[in-house]
Amino acid sequence: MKRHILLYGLLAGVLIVVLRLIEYRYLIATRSVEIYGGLIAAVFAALGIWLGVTLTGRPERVVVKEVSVPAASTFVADPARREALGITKRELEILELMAAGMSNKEIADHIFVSENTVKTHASRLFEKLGARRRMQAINTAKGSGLIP
Amino acid sequence: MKRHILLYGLLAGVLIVVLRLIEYRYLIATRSVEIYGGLIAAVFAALGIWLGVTLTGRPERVVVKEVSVPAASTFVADPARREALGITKRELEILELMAAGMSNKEIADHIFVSENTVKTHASRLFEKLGARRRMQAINTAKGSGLIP
DNA sequence: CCGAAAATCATACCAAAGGGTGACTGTGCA
DNA sequence: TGCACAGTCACCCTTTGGTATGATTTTCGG
Repeated sequence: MKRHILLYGLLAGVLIVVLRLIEYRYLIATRSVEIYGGLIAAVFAALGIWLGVTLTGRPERVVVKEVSVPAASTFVADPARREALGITKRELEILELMAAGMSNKEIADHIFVSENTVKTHASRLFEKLGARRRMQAINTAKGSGLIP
Repeated sequence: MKRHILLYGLLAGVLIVVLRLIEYRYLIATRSVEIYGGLIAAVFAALGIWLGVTLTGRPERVVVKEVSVPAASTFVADPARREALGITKRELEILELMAAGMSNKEIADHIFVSENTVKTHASRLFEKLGARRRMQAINTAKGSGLIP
């Protein structure tokens, strides 16, 4: 961007010089040397800049730096994916605890509800995920990016 | 590198012009306009090039391209890790099928053994992995790099 | 404020998982 | 040859998981 600004500025300068040359054409006879010199200076400065920019301008070097980006650490739960499957926040919570290897009873104690409630959530979860077992539910949930 | 060669070449040209100017100093009186013009041209061309090079010369841009290096695809089952835990090949086989979300019955049908056999393997597996449930076994196995 | 969705809980039932024990058969190694 | 070990299988029992149904309360948007 900087380059463009510079070039446009210089073009404007050249234009002004040209305009002044035309406007004060009658001065050529009396002050031809100054005008001639200025014109040459402007033209060659522009030429020099053009040369400097085009001939020495290096192509952008793209250094591909392979960075191992662990998918787990960059994981962010996005509600869109969750709601696309019609899974509620609470159900997702239970899903995560199930994925952590907790039993229904442990989950129940962890979130302060009864085991029956956990079972109900789990059942709905399996239905929505098309799974018939814990493991399948967790696998498909991972495949859908629902959990890390 | 190209830029340096160009600069040196132009400097040499300017030097030649200056030398010629000094050498043929006596011509100033008669051909002052041409010499003056040439000098201005050379100086401003050099100035332009310098401007073009220094002001618009882009620094080398390092583009960090984050390439997701999937650790899962590069996973290779190494027997050392397996034997360190005293887990047999057959047990690992069952572990993998369990991780795929298969039930004991499905695993049994898959490897052509009875469900009881699968249960026995599973029990030994849980004991060796210090797990009390399928999920825990799979989680610890993943943590140990036993399975992807 | 009202109704739908979500969350909660219970009860009953059946399937699956897991623990424990014992037994039989290859395979390989001392 | 005999022993250790992996693999196989069976039986029994308990725990956990999953389904079905019904009900109550909470929450939230129109």
